[in-house]
Amino acid sequence: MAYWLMKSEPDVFSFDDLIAKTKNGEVEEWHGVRNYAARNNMKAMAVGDQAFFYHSNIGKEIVGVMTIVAQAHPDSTADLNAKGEVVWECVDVQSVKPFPRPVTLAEIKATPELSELELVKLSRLSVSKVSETEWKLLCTMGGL
DNA sequence: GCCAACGTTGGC
DNA sequence: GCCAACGTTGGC
Repeated sequence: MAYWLMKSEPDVFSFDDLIAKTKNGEVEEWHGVRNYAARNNMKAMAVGDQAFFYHSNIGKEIVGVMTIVAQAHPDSTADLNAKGEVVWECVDVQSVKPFPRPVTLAEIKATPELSELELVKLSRLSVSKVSETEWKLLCTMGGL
């Protein structure tokens, strides 16, 4: 199993929105990614992988955990390229549980063990990898 | 294939 | 609102 971190602006789509949408078994398409590195990360995801939900711009904190429930598939909100090929893909996710205590970017930056976290090093990447060590530490910091 | 110009993201 | 970092585009 692999671990990931996915960003969303909470005024567009928040973790609470995800909980409301998926609590009854519905899935949420993580559509809208238009960056090759982020897309490649999604294509590398497997069903059962876990991902943090990070609120960018507003809050700037990890607010909860979600799970990948469908492998990458064509993004229905994206146009095809000039050759009619699918370029942009997305995975489907469901919420798992919120952090009892959100972990802020400031806290992450103040933690030496998290200095290599892709969220910090590649700040513009909207879908990034998290190592198992980083995952466990962040869950502890979040009160899980 | 290089690189300058421009656009976008996201933290501050 | 500003700006750094980075991606994309287009001229050569």
